[in-house]
Amino acid sequence: MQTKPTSFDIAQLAGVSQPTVSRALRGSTTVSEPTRKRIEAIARQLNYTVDKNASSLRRQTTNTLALLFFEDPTPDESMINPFFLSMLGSITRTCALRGYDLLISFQQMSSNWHVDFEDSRKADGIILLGYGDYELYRARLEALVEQGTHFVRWGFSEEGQPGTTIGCDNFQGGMIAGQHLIAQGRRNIAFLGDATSRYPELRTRYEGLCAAMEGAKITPDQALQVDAITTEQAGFEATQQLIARNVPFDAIFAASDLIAIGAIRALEIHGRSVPEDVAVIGFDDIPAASLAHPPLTTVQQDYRLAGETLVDALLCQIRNQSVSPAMLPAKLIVRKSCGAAQ
Amino acid sequence: MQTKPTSFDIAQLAGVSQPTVSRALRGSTTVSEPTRKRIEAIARQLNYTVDKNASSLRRQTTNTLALLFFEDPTPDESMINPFFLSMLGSITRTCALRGYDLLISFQQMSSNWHVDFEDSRKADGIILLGYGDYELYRARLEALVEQGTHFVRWGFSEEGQPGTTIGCDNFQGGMIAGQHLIAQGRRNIAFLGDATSRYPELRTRYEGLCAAMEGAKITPDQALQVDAITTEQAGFEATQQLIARNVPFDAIFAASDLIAIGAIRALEIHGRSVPEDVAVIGFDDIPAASLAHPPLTTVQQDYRLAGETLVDALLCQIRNQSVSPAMLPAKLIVRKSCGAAQ
DNA sequence: AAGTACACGGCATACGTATTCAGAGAGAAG
DNA sequence: CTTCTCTCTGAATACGTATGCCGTGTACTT
Repeated sequence: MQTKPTSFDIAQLAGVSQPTVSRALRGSTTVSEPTRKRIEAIARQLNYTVDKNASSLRRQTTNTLALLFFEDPTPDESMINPFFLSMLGSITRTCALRGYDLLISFQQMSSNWHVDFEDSRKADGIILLGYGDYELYRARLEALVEQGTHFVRWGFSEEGQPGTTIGCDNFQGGMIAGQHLIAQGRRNIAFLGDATSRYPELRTRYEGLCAAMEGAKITPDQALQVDAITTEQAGFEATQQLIARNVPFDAIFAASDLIAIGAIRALEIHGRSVPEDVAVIGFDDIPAASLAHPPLTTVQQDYRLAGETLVDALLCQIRNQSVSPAMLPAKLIVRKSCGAAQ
Repeated sequence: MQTKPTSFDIAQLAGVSQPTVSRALRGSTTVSEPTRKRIEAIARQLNYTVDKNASSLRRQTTNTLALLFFEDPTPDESMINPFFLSMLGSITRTCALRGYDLLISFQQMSSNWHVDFEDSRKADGIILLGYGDYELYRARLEALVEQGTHFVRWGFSEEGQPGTTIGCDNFQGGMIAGQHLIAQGRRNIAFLGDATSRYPELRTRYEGLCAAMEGAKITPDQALQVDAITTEQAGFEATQQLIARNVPFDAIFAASDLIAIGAIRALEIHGRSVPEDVAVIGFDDIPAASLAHPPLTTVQQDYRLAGETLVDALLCQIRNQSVSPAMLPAKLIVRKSCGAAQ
């Protein structure tokens, strides 16, 4: 086996022309049954596979999607938000089912988006994944739209926003978390997570919480909100800040599980027990949530559905079908950290 | 911007021929300085990017690597072993640094390895990642070698094994875990993990443990070894089996962190405290290890170095340079679950 | 028996780039 | 002024596949 067999080789062996081989193997109906069988047999025997480069070049389509993670720089650059990592499995799987290959790449938000997979014809479309400073990359999204690039984004969905966005219902998620805490008798609920417009998803979770509180005639207190990006370290530090403010609180709603886990660590150090002194609820339901101590009550995003929805939305777009943004439901997973009887 | 600019378009605008454009943009020295500048300017202005398909077709090389995960079927098919997930970050990053794109795909061990990326010219080489029944896929590795496919594998490294394997020094890892437990005064050390030849990596960890015990004049007891694949559930069940055997033990060395976490859960249910009654050490140092309760002492595999080594080894192979298998050192991370003073 | 329809498959070509080969022009050496 | 060398660029072509168009031969219609 020196050189890879081509459709010409098969054609010669089968006594037909190269185009016929192509037609036969792609399942065109204009090739007679016996001819096709013969060609298929020879192809199998030669271990023939279509050269994807040639095929893509000819068809101007690659059967490949690209997945782009982007994140705020983290101390360890190879760390990825576990929630997105979970989604990765689902995305890969869906791609495989739909017959697409998947290219993946990590981008620092700050770097230039050099890699434009679709532009260089390595992919038919792009999936964007990552929290991150929204303002920073809105311009880039608009550039993508202008270039006619097919892409979908996971995140916060808003009127007049460039491109198609699939996201979880952050407002509802924040609300059920809040309602649950209130039902446990908590009144002074702190929120850890960026509430500025730079992270609209986190902000929306906060708004959901506030809505729940207002529904129970509780006025949200600005002093109980601390900015934090979605890392454990940020959660730890935010909690220390919160404690230092000396405003009483009996519950924490963290904008992500990582933040929540960091918060629990800080609370422990300061001698506040979870859930007795402070009930804690996270967001995402990453694998580590159930391993935390105490096991973390959290708002679950359905990453399987999410991955599937993203891929399918992108495929629709590639086929020039219209796609509407989708909002997936969030679901409360009750464990021990919120103090509810289970 | 309707249609993607080609090197012909640029040639026309620059008043040169297409080959000159190609030469200029690829940095050939045979293009005069002013001509090159002019071409580069026009290319930038037109937002030109090389068509990777055409380029790959012409050059017969793709500048792309493929990453293949394969695993034993798990209940949730989109779950991935966290250790490999950590490695993913490092692999992606290294690929990016080396100027390669990365294709990724998950394979059930049981399925046919349909996707042969290199065969279909979508990748220049393949990285194989996953524990799994070694016997099952040895034949496939041999097929890959025979086809002349470039690939590297993470795992157990053995004489006369098909292909290049990079792995961690499992024997040493098992040994330092054993020595540490013995130094804590533990004598009856159980091992959770498959010790058959189907999972040579896990087996080697066990052999390391045995060597440590024998070094301390302790005879390993077969009754204290229970087979388990690397999932939490398997660890949980294996521990229940172990307890049911009614043979006293004061330490567990688990072949992976997931197994260890499952074991801790089982021990807790049976009223044995960790580390007082039973010291536990895991393997891998997955992110969840430090979050476990108590935080898990474990043998760390350096996933950053691992990913880098894998990619570089593969690139060497692609360039037809000789590559020798490598064995990376393992390192003990002491946390609370082993009962050592920290 | 002649004409029509259709099934099958070949010919030519396009996709966009990279490389080999050869040739043009300029300058230098004689 | 000729010849040689060297630098730069263009013409031609290959990479392997997919598809539009057209020709051939068979079956079927009337």
